[in-house]
Amino acid sequence: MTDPGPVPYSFERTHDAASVRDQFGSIAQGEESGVEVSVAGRLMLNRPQGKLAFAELRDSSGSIQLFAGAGWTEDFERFSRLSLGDWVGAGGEVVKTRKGELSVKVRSWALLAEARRGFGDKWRGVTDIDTRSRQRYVDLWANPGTRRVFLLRSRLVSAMRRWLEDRGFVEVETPVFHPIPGGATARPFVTHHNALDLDLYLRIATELYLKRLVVGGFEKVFEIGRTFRNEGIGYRWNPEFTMLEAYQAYADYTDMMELTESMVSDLAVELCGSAKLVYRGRPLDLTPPWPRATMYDLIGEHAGVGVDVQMPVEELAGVAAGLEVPVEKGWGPGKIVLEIYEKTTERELWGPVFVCDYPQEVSPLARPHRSKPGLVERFEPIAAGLELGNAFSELTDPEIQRQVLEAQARARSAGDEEAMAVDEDFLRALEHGMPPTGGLGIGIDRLVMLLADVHHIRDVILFPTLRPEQGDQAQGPAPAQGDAEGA
RNA sequence: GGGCCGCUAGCUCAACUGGUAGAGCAGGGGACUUUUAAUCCCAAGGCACCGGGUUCGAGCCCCGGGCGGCCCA
Repeated sequence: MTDPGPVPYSFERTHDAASVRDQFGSIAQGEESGVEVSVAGRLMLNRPQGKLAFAELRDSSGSIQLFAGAGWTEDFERFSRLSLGDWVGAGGEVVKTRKGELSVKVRSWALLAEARRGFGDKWRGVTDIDTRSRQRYVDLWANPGTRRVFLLRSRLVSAMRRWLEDRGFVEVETPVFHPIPGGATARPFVTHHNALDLDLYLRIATELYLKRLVVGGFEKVFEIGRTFRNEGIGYRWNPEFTMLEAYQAYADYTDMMELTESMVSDLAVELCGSAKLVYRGRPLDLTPPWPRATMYDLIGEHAGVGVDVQMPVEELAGVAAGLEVPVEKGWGPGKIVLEIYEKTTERELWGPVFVCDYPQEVSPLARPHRSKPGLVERFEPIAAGLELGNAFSELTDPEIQRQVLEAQARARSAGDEEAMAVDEDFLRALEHGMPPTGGLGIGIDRLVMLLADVHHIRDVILFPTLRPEQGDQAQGPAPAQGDAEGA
């Protein structure tokens, strides 16, 4: 391309593509509106044709055609040489061409930015999933569906906030750096604060801080925030993800089920127009109430075996072996049952369904079930086979909580990196008195997948975690002196 | 971690049983006063992911490594 010359510092536009269509869409073929507008955006097509040129200009609202001609467009020669991807501002009268395409008949125009790299195949765009994830700025232009997904995500978070606020929930922000990782069983990321000379963990959950706030008198509280887990990457997992956690005083887990099903279905109606969705070509009806089933009944139904948390470990291990579910030494009955559930039953579920009543052993922060010994009042909502979240009647008794956490800490020092540690300040908070409380966590990324009918989590995260490209210079800052290699 | 598949021009993809690299689009030059993936003509474009090996000869076969995808534990 020839020297584009200096680019203006600003451009004043009067209309975006959508408002031009709204205002002038009804004029007749070949008609001239007599109204001048100015528009700006990226050229997605340019068809120079001798003394005329037709270009498609796209902005965040949509597309509009630019109609240029040697007789009325300044610097027409240069206009007809504009490339796909160039940013252009143009002013002129709104007309509809003889072929019926609403257009801005370009009188004056300015190149706002030159695209020095191509935008890929005009028809097929860029399909390589790795390129699309790494270079989202390309993906967003080349694949219109991408923009729709992320707009949906934005609206979802906004609508969820409004939904909760309308019901009296207060949004808060709690620390991302945790001196003691807690609130979930997961491996944390570790970092270091130099001035305090202190190792800190990126949060794996917001739970323990939000519960402190319930103790402090926030009766309905929530946080929507980034959470970090140092685990594998897959179609449902990204190392950093966004989670809603909500806590409601005086409520139990059945209240949280009602909250979950009404919130999710209301959001589906607001964002998708219906609670009856299709995911992977399969219908999914989110209309409340959602069925509720215990984990044990579901295992009986899908694995064809009767299990019970009261059964002796050896017997459960035998059942697991019969189902080819590997069991590790040291697992208690609860862990074995959970493993059987995850390996044989979870994947069979479509939902929506609330899977209820988990073993106490694998639920260190949930309150013991009011009538079923060995179990806790906990559920996971499953929809389209995706585990959307986790919720319970919260354990509020400081003595029981201390015993459970100390058992966790023993497992942790025995090498279980996912086990919890004892958080003395959290226990101190409980000792000040925590009312009965229902708690809920919902994975926002998975909810977006569900509503957008997207099947991989990296496609609902703008910049998912990826291995850096080879020769990538953006590998982070050089280590402080004396660090890294050598030594 | 295991299995399978892929990596060829800026993008999307080809090439018989191993014979020395091809198209569309984009980009460059030219024609064209109503295009809609415009059309037509011309020219250009490649360290085939990297490194070894087999062979007269490797995009293709073998080994190692890298990155990615899908499936499984």
